[in-house]
Amino acid sequence: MTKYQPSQIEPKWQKYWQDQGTYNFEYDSKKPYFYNLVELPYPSGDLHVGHWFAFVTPDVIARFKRMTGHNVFFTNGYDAFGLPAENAAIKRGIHPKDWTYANMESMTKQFQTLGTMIDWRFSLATCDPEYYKWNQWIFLKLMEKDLAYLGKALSNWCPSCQTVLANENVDGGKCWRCGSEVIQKEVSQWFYKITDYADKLIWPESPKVDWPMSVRVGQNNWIGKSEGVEITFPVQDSEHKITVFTVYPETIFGVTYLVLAPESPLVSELTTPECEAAVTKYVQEASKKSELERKSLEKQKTGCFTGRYVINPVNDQKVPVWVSDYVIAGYGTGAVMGVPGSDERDFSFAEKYDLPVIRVIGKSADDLSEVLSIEEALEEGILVNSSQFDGLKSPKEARPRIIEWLISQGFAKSKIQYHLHDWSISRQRYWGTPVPVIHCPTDGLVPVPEKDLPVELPYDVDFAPKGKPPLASDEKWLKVDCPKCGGPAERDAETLDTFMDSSWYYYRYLDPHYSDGPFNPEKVKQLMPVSIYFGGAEHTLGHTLYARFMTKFFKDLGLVDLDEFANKRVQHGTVLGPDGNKMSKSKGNVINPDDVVKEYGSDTVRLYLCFMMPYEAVGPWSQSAIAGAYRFITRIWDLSDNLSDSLPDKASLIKLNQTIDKVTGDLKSIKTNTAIAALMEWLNFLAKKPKLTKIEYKNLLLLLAPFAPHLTEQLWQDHFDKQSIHLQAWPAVDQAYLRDEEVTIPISINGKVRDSILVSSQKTGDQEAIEQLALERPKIQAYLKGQKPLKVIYVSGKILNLVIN
RNA sequence: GCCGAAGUGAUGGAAUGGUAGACAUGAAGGUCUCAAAAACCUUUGAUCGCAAGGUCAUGUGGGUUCGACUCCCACCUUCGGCACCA
Repeated sequence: MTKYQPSQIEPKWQKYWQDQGTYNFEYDSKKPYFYNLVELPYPSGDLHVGHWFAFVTPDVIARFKRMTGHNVFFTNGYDAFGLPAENAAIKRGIHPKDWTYANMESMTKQFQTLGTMIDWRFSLATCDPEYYKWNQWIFLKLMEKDLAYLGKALSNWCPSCQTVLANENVDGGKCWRCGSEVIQKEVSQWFYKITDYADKLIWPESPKVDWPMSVRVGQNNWIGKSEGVEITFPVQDSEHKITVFTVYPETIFGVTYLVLAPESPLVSELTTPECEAAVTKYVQEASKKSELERKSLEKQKTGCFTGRYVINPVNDQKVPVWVSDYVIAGYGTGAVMGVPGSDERDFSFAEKYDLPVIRVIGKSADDLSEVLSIEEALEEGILVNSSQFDGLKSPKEARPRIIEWLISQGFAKSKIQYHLHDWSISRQRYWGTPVPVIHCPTDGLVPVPEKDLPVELPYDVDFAPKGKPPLASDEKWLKVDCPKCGGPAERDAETLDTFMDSSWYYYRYLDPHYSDGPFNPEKVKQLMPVSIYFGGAEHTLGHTLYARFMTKFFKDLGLVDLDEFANKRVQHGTVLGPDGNKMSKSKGNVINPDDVVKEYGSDTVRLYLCFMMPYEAVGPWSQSAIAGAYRFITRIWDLSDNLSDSLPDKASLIKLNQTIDKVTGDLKSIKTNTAIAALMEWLNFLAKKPKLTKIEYKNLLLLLAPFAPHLTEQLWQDHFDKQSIHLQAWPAVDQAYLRDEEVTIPISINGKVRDSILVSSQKTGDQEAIEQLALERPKIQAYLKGQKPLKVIYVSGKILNLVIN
């Protein structure tokens, strides 16, 4: 008997598959296509078992699909632009490009030791000019359709470094490099008008594609369509007006104050001289808080009176105007009406600043004085204190009536508001796709002509921020002739968000060197949509929404004929360190796959990763549990010494077919952990027998092949066939051998199991006979004490329940 | 705060209305060995009992049902996301 030594067989088969082209994908429509896609990883350089966890299950599914007769397309690339490369450059003086390419090379090598069927011939890196040329092309198309524009938005700004900071580089409100206090500053940047697609991006109740409910609900909430009205309040002693958005216009008579966002331009215009000092101070303080902080500090709302009043148009009441950071400038009009009688947040604000509270929704028509609690008020009630609208049911009757009236009086107009805002697409960074726009003093914004694409990223630039984007430091690159007038002009020095890169790469995969467009439409017709898109739950709101947007835009351009890019979305969890914490270098709990592979071989690592928990779960790596996976594999290996040519007996055939059935079903629903448990159970059954038949062993290897490709290839070619096991067909279930010959039927009394009987599986449908058998049992008789059961419930083949008093 | 997901033995987990704890890890005992490791065998939710057997048990509290980890209501805790990390 030879000993199982993965280090000897694994590299050998990896080379064999490579040489034979075992996993080479060919466009050939004889079999149905299956496009297996995993989110392309960022080449951070520290590939850890988490990456493997994300990729192993998709690889198992890809192999399973292949064996069940599909032509599977499975490749992988790199999301290679981004901040970490630039951080490394700033911290350690390595050029982002060199750092990124070195990481991609080492990660690809590590990936290959995993033994996946990824066809690397279709790989791509988003930092390759051949790729980002088409990023720029898409940008120009969006610009052409008025869907890309230069606007303004608040960003983290370090006053000392004179640069915009990513959220990640803001550490407790301080700049990660110099420690200065970070403020919110309005900077100009490019946007995509994703809001034009808001309605198209809303998921219908029952979509045609299979995406998790959590994603659909999450995205719909994120898009946050709400229908309401904009109400205009004239400012007292001023020409100004303040417009607020509300979905609860029926509470208009309960307005006791108005709030402006600190960033609203109206703040400085309206604040009276006596309040100016306090308001200015307040606005400054607010600029130090992030949006999330502002939304979080629910209990400690702060604000400042501007000294100004508006007139509530419905009743001519004087209403004070406040500034508070719980109002966000970017949402709605940047101003809200305060209705403390019907909104908890407004109520706590009013309480704190001693503002009046008017209840406008009461409990019943008989007693208009009795008001509802705030939570109940917006659900259902009767309008009170609302002039001619008193007594109307709220919101059903009151809302439409009040809206109609407000509009007819010219106080308001109806408005659909989205929570989603336009996609900020440009970054003041170096390592990204240059924005293909030229700023000309005479012609303004001039798109770079298509023939001049790509606008290549220059290599030698100064990354140290000094008030302008790094690219602006390369004068030679920056200065160009305007394509329109030929006069002196400058390139846009910003780069595109990396979410742009990752929003359409799966089209490019299909023919990554295609040169007549961003992707090859013929191949897209054949392979798209993606069959399963595997990826992280953290992309629910960002990446997958952007990718859907891109597909809808391509459809409008006539480039594709798809509504959604992926038929199915599966989200994976995370592998934590052995200590239960997130793996991180600083905690020293990172498991490097190279080390585990050296000790156990990659088949064991693959098997363990598939077995440890469901794909969607989050859980710790266990150094001892992986030994169990290794034990399982060596037991399979050792069994090969004891094979017989005889035929399996009936009980063995039943177990064999039940296992095929279970593993097949589990793989169809992507439950690798229970599929492996079924294989282990079968192995425990087989190990008890003196001899193992070849038929059983053959099927065992086939079922195990997706999980442990190297081991099964070795054993297959040693014992059965010189053609690769990965080119074999998946075992079929023989329905004749699925049911056990005898089944145990539990007997319960009042729902508690007290006994059980063994029945031939033919007879499970015969309730009378089973009931008879059950009543004959002495244990059951003891419970019945001679009485007849009040009621008998029999679930065929499952349980017999007797109800007694 | 808002949105989403999850809470089951010592541990990872299984069971989506029908015998809770499959499978694995760990632990305890045993076989083999001069010894150890490996391997193999047995036991392993708690509790009462000599045993037969009983009682309790799936985050907490209620409810629906002949029967609830599973469905409904309320609450608690943990995790993920919240727009410049990818």
